Amino acid sequence: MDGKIFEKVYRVVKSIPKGKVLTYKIVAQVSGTDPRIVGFALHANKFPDIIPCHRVVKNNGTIANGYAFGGIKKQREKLIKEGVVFINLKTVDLDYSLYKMPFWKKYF
DNA sequence: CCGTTGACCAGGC
DNA sequence: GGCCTGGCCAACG
Repeated sequence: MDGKIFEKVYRVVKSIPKGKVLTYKIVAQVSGTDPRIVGFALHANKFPDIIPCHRVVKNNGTIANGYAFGGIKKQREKLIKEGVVFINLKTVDLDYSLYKMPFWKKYF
């Protein structure tokens, strides 16, 4: 059931529903690696269409600074359009918009 | 087999 | 709030 850790990361990120976000830390925990590796994986991601990397934010809810597909502004626009709630310009309201993973731990 | 490099995090100042 | 530090671990040369 898998070769690379990147694959796992991508699978987790793909499972984030529209209007919700996950943090690098949580993605890391679920896919069994370190937050740093998640950043690595998403950086290497050349397929923003199939992997919604804009739905991954930092642990405190702020937008990561290296979003390469249109910049932070674009990323925020996308999230807002999807229904994600912000408490200020660059911080997502995690109490409201964090994806609470239900039972998928058994899948990864 | 090293050393370096990160879209990170937590803690300290 | 900002800046620095050490820790983390996979990929790459």
